[in-house]
Amino acid sequence: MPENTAPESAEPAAASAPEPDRLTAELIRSAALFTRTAGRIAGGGYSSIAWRVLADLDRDGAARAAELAALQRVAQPSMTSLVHRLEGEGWIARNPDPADGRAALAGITLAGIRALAEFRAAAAARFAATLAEFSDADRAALGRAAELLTRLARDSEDPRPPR
Amino acid sequence: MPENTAPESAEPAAASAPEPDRLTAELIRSAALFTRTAGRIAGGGYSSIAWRVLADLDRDGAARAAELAALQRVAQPSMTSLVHRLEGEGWIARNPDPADGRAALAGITLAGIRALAEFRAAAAARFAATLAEFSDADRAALGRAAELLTRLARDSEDPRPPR
DNA sequence: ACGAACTGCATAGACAAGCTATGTAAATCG
DNA sequence: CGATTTACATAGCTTGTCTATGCAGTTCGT
Repeated sequence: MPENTAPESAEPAAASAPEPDRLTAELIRSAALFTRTAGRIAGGGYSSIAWRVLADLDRDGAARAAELAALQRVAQPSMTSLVHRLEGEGWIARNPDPADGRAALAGITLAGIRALAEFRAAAAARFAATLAEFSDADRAALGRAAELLTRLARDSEDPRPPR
Repeated sequence: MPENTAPESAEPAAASAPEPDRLTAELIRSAALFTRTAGRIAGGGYSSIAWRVLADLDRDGAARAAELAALQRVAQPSMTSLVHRLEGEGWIARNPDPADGRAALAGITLAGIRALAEFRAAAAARFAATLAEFSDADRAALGRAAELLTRLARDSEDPRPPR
């Protein structure tokens, strides 16, 4: 049953953008539920933030702890402890920053790349069946939404004061 | 700078659906980051699951604890403790199910409705500025994505065995 | 060039929220 | 009417987060 009518439909009802407040509420609700579901994938007990950090390091190269903390919207000590755990797993390696003796650069290791790939495969397997039922337009909407959600998260001001 | 080209563009590059595995990875990444960001909204110390439960009760009426647990993909004891906390806040009320002496029906209270509205207003305020910069098409994509993410979460099988 | 102020990470301690395993009381079934 | 099943509660543990604070390395002003 094709439930994707052409966007040129005379009726802008459900397919058009809802009012912003309701849209925000629905986004929070659906994103949180989806995140919870995804978090229950195998993953060896690690929560999603570990995979996000590994993905960032894989995509953008080595980074410093404070930088990762800001990117992931967690406090610096939280990231410190996560970085240590990941180092303990052998998934990242920390080297002193040659340009700054205080800092350490965390980079993903081969084992980390492998672990990330396994997690992604498990996640893909988990959702593949449902995803395959969606139309191309729906999958495109999801892809676009992924970009937009990232921008919403990154662009919105963190209400907490610097101190 | 309009970054939404017509879908009929000759180049299906970024606007079309990415391959499913990569799409899944990006969805998890962006949804988790967005959820984290949203979770840091005022909210009086409650994490997003509390608001999801209140939203469900507000939308669908009273429900039993096990039902809420299944909907939110948490274990039954986790929901029991959440329900107790919410009851302590005065946001939900529990009444014995007249049809089943073991069960209790949790329903949202007026105070709960008010608290939910406040949270939603805070969330909307947090993201309103960025959301306003998006095109209508992008907002529509987000609205559609919210539905699809919910379906992805609800339809995918929980890999954990019943016991 | 040297002490003050700043910066980046680490540590300590508290707490929230999840899970598994198990218990208790009500309902249902043979 | 006893055995099983069902629905919620309790116990104990683990993880992940936070704030507050400490320490070593860097930067800057005079």
